[in-house]
Formats: sequence, C-alpha cells, structure tokens
Amino acid sequence: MPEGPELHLGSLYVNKMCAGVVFTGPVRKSEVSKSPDVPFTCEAYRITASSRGKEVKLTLTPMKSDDSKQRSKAGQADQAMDVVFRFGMSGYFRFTSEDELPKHSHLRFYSKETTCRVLSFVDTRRFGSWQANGTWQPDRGPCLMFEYESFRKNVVTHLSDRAFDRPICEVLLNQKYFNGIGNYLRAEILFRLNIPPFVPARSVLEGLESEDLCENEKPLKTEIKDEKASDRVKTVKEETGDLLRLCHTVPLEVVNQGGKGYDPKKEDYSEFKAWLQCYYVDGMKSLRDHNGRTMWFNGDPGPMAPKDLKSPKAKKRAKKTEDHDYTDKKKGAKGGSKSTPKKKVVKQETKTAKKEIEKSEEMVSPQKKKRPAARGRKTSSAEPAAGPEKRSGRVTRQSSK
DNA sequence: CGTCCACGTCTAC
DNA sequence: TAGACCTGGACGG
Repeated sequence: MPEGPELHLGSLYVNKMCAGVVFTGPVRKSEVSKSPDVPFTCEAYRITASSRGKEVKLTLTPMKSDDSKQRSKAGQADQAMDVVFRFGMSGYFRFTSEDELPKHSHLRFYSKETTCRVLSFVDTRRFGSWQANGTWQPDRGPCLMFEYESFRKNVVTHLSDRAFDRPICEVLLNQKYFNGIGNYLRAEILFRLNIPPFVPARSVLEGLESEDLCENEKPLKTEIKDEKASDRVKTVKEETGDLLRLCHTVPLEVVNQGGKGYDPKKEDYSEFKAWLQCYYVDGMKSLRDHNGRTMWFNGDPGPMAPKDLKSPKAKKRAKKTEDHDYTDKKKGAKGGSKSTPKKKVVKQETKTAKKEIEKSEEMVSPQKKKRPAARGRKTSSAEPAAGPEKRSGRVTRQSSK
C-alpha cells in the first residue's frame, strides 16, 4: 500500500475502524519480526492515526480511570505513546476479529471487547518498520499532500543542493524533498506535464515560485507584476499547474478516490487501475533508472537517460553465458553499434555490450506477455485516459531552456 | 521447477 | 552504486 496516498488512506482506515474502540493489554509483535518491541501495556487505551508523506503515526492514549491513582500498577502506561510506521513495499493496517488475523500480521493491538478484535500492521515482505516513541523521520521533507506550502518552499529554497543534479525522475523519489512520492506517482506526475524523466531536475524546477501562483489567483493572468524577461518560463499551466503543484494534486486525486489506492489484490483496484495514465500502462515505455527502479514514461526519455543497460536481466544473462561466450548473440546483435566511439570492449561484456544501441528499441515496454491479472491493460475504458500518441508532441513542456 | 518482478528504504564496500 | 532485506504472483520450460 505504500506511497503517500496509501499511507494516508491507512491512517483514515485506522481512525474510522478504531473510533470508539477501547484497546487493552500489551502490544504484541510476531515471532519473526526483527523490528523493535513496543513497550506499551495499558488496561484501557485508544488508538488514533495521522500521516505525513510516507509515514503513519499511531498514538496510543491511555484512558482516564478511577484507579488512576494506582497508576503505577506494574508497568501500566499512563502516558500516550506514538509509534511511527513506514510501510516498505507491502505494509498496511487491518482491523479484524482475533481468529481472522491476516497472514504476516507483525504488530498487533488487541481490543477490550467480549469478542476481541485486533488492529494489525500487516507486512508481507517485512520491508516496513516501526519505532516506539517515534517521531517523524527528521530527514524527510514536509508532506506534499498536507504541508503543501512548506513542501514547495523546501524545494525552491534548496535548488542548489547537489541532490538536484540528478534526473528529475530520480529526484522525485528523494524523500528529503518529495516525502510521499513513489514509483507510480513520479510516472503519473511527469507524464501529465510531458516532462522527459531523465532531464536534469534543476532545469525543470528553477524558476518556480515558492508560492503557488495557481492557488491564489484564478485569472492567473494578473501576473503582470513581474514580466522581467522570464515571462516564458513562469507561464504556469493554467489548467494543471506546475510540477510542484502536481506533486500535491496528483496524490490527492488518489486519496479522494477513497478505496485503497495501489493494492492489486483488492477488488476495488479497478478504479485505481483505470486512473493510471502511464505507470504500467500498455504502450508506455519504461527504463531502469540509475537506482534500478523502473521509470514509466512516454516519448522522449531525456538527456540523462541511463546508457548502459545494466538491467538485472543483463546480469543474469551474463551469468548464464559467462562460460560459453561465443553463444552470446543474445539480443545485442540487432542494435548495430554504429557510432561507438570507444571500440575498447571492456571485459565486463555485460555492461558494455550494448552501450550505444538505439534508445528506442530497448526501452519499449519490456514485457509483451500478459501482465499480472491485477495489472492488465486498461480494460473497457471507452476513453483510455489519453492515449500515448494522443499527447505526444503537444504541451511540450520545454524542460530546461 | 526456475526466473523475473513488485507501491522502499538502508548500510556497507 | 551495488547489494541486502523479504514474500509471492505471473510466466516459461
């Protein structure tokens, strides 16, 4: 469940399901979990949740009781405790009866009811984590959904940070500035503005204002106050807004869908799937970025696109063939290394093998096969939410200059 | 059966 | 800039 919208929906879920519910006893952890214990025990407490970017905070609040005088009753909590969660790739909350505990329920809060129910932090892959007496992770920036103004300011005032030397698609995953953006959101956001993913981030962001011009003035035309040359640059997209604004509005679209956002196993995933315009959509292109994450996009990849094709696929293939070298016609054959300036074919054939191939071919959507049930092509949408070709060329958001 | 892929961090060479 | 950390679903043979 894990980008900003899913984390927030998770906090809404907890608040809804646990409203009025009294919890009791210790917080229990699964045997297999390596995350820290949550040393909280209380006769009667409540649970509320809030979210910030890609974190959720649960607040455990002891209830007042008559015998609060004997509060020191053997380690019973009398102070509230915050537990801060990160969801990794597969975390979510579920509130169930005790005998319906989900598989991979790794942290559990038990209700004080005749038929006990349990709030579980479920996390199949266990990449998620929690921290008792936790605080928002200090290195993460403001929430781009619910601290929009400070989010903007944080980006705009730090553009000299070397972090912005990277391609925009990679910077969008930097939680120090984009707390809440994940792999599907970066694809959707860049797609909507037609920004090539591998364009230098600073060139896309410089010139943007700390304040959102879109929000204050609808007419927006009243920006006459400052027409010094850079007119062109600051022409905000009337309809959509600039990149930073979309980092705010696009995640909110997912939140406003209700449901649970990205969760292929759920039935109501179809609505989310239909919402996606780019990520994993048939006909879109994809490339591994410099961190090995798949970037989905349409059109031009941009100047900083990885040249070297060091995909995991290539590695595996290398292993397999590393003994029978001459069988390696593989697929590199087609590319035709026309202008390879360096004939120096390094030993690591895997990495250099196809450094100069035509961009176009290797990056067309990799899997032609059927996709996982949950990810099928856009089903019966009469209007496939703006086809690729439909947009290409238009709205050319000249990134840099 | 095996390989590849997945919504994200982390820390170690 | 690799890997490590994990489980499980979809495919391919």
